[in-house]
Amino acid sequence: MGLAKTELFTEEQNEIALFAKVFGHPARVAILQHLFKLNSCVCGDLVDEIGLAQPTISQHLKELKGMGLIKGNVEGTRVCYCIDTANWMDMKAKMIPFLDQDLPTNTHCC
Amino acid sequence: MGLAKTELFTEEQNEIALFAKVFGHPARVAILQHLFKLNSCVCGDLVDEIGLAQPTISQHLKELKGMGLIKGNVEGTRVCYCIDTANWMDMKAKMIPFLDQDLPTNTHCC
DNA sequence: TCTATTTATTGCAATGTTACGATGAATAAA
DNA sequence: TTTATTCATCGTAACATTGCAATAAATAGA
Repeated sequence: MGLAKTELFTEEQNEIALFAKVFGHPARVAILQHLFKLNSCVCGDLVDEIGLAQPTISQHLKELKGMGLIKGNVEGTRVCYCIDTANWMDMKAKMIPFLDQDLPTNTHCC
Repeated sequence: MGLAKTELFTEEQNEIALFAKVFGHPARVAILQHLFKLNSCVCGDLVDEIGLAQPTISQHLKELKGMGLIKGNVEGTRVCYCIDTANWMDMKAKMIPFLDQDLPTNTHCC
């Protein structure tokens, strides 16, 4: 099949999965970390920074943008990308509670 | 290609991506939430709880187990699964700092 | 206008993922 | 021992993802 049966799950579960999916590739993690580190925008330096071809980076940026985690600003022939802080905070508000649930004190097994 | 060029990225980036990937399907999110809610183990009730076929659930459980997030215990013909609390804490220690980075106050663009 | 630069898009090959039916393996109960 | 129950594995179809070469689109500068 290759595609998830989203209708079986809650809105919350699907949303968590979608965010997690976009973090599920090291290039996208690296892009985000770079954008955080620079504290401001970057452009196609990402292609040099990370060792992937330009179309590949462009595609990863598109997915990050599609989830609203970054935004781009055209500056001449270059495009400047940065973290979308408001959306990042919304994402955190959904992801962190999932990861940070109270751990069960297992009763009988395990 | 279909597979990530992991050699381009840091250990940390690859690890974050691997954890995120396993959270990147709503069925696995649902399984984990269920295991958290019950505060103890579950078995194949997951098949009834979630609407997927038994082999599909079994496969998702295998992936969660492969990342160490859950562990299983055979009890007769049944298998009891639960959160692996120690490994879950290790996962949190890697994922939360990534999600919870200080947000840049964007300077010139965006 | 023409050229160079930068980024996005298209098309495609290789591989991964998801889902399930069929089947196997293991144990419990009759 | 036979049968039923439960879960894992295998095989496979449908689809998604990753990566890049080729190319298009947009703008800046000559």
